[in-house]
Amino acid sequence: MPDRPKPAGETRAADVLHRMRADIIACTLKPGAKLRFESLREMYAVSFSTLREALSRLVAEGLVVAEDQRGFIVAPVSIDDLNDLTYVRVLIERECIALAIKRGDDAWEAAIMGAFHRMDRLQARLGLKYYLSEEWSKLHGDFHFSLVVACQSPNLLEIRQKLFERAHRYRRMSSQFRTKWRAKDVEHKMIMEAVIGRDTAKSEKLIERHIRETTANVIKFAGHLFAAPEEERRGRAERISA
Amino acid sequence: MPDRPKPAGETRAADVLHRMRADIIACTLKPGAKLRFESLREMYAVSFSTLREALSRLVAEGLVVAEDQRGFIVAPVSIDDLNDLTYVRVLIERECIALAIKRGDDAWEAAIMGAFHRMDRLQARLGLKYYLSEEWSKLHGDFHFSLVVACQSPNLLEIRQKLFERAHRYRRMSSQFRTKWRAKDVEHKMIMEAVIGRDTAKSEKLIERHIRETTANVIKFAGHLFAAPEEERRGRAERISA
DNA sequence: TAATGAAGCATTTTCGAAATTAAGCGGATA
DNA sequence: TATCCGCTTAATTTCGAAAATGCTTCATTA
Repeated sequence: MPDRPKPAGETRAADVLHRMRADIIACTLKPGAKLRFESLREMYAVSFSTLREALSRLVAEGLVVAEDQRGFIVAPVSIDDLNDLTYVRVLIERECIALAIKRGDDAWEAAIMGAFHRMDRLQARLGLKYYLSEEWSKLHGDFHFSLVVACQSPNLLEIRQKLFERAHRYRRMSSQFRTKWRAKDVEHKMIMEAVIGRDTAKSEKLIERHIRETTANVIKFAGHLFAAPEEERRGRAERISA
Repeated sequence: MPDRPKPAGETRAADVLHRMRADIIACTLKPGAKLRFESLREMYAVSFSTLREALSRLVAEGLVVAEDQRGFIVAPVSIDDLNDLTYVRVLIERECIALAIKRGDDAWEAAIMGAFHRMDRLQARLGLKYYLSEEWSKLHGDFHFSLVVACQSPNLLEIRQKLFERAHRYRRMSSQFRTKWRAKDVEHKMIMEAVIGRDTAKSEKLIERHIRETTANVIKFAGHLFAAPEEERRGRAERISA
């Protein structure tokens, strides 16, 4: 079963991996941008090999795209990609939830409530702009993970996790341009109650709506960022800033 | 959309990747075996960095497992893993087929028939032991890919491809111990006809049965190879032979 | 003028040695 | 005798230079 939090003893490549992932999600490294080794080497203060290692893993996560013998670029964003991502996420997430409800025990329910509480309290403390907080994002991820962890399918969980992180980048992009904040706490609470109440059909429906509405909001608030066609995207691939 | 055949201009790491993948699938590199850099370096005649690159990618494919700062091992096999793999494959493959039927055009149908014909002809030429042929495996993969390619979901196709390759290792393991050969050609033909006939329900049912029966056969013929518990597996992790 | 090709430059890819870390071993102590 | 600590050995991880590759520019030719 894949652990969500990374083990303590971090290798240097793993550290760079985490920082780069954060930078890609935060759009410090812009979608479509060419990743030149020389620039990255200064940015993260590591060697070529270490960078290559980190980049390889990011390719696996779908956050970086490798073109053989032509280097790496930050995975582009597009409405097509977002829609496809959403489609697959709905499929996977529904299956995870249904299975988790079937297999979860009392400890699982307790963990969900704990995760929700942690997220909810921080949200209350942060006020309106909770959405921008890195820490809240983490707890939000933990909450969603807690819902599905009891499905006990390593493969399903791994696939789900990758998709979730790719989607996270889109969420983050839209959150910066947002003026009104959706009442996510209510949605989350409803999902939690449906899941703990073992109402499979309702849980699936709610999680699907949750995902789709998030996507709709991303397109609404950040759609202008990635509506660009192929040639424009290349133009935007300016050198990254250190 | 992810291309199935690799591009021509191969980097050396990509070449090693392919050879290692083939060796893992063929069990030249045994499940659970520790992958020592020194041995691999001789085996594939490349340097540390190049190996690391290839290994990283294999980790992404789930054929190799990395333990931070403790090196790499060939992904172990087990009945639990096979069952989970089967479960997820059924989910994904059904969705792919259903979607492909909805979106596929005439050219897609033609491509399926072509792929089937190529596979079928080679099978006839090879006779009873077609199952052991590397070339037939390739065409078999192409056929199954042709069925789903029209779903037009890059994410779904990528996930499917990874799972298919992991399953391929199990199929290959069982084929070496098999005495009787399933009449796969009939099954494949039925699937093809259902798909081209745009019968979604039937196609899903057939592909599910195809996958499940293959799994059942793997357990029947090769189950003894990986029923071993944790400590035994470690014992089997002998040094790879050059 | 447009097309072709060769040379130079920028960038990636590969290499093997050096540094770092984990594992195995033996001796000392409770 | 069992346990713990430090040493030795073996393996991985990191490094930056060297080789290989792709891209661009500029001269040459039809």
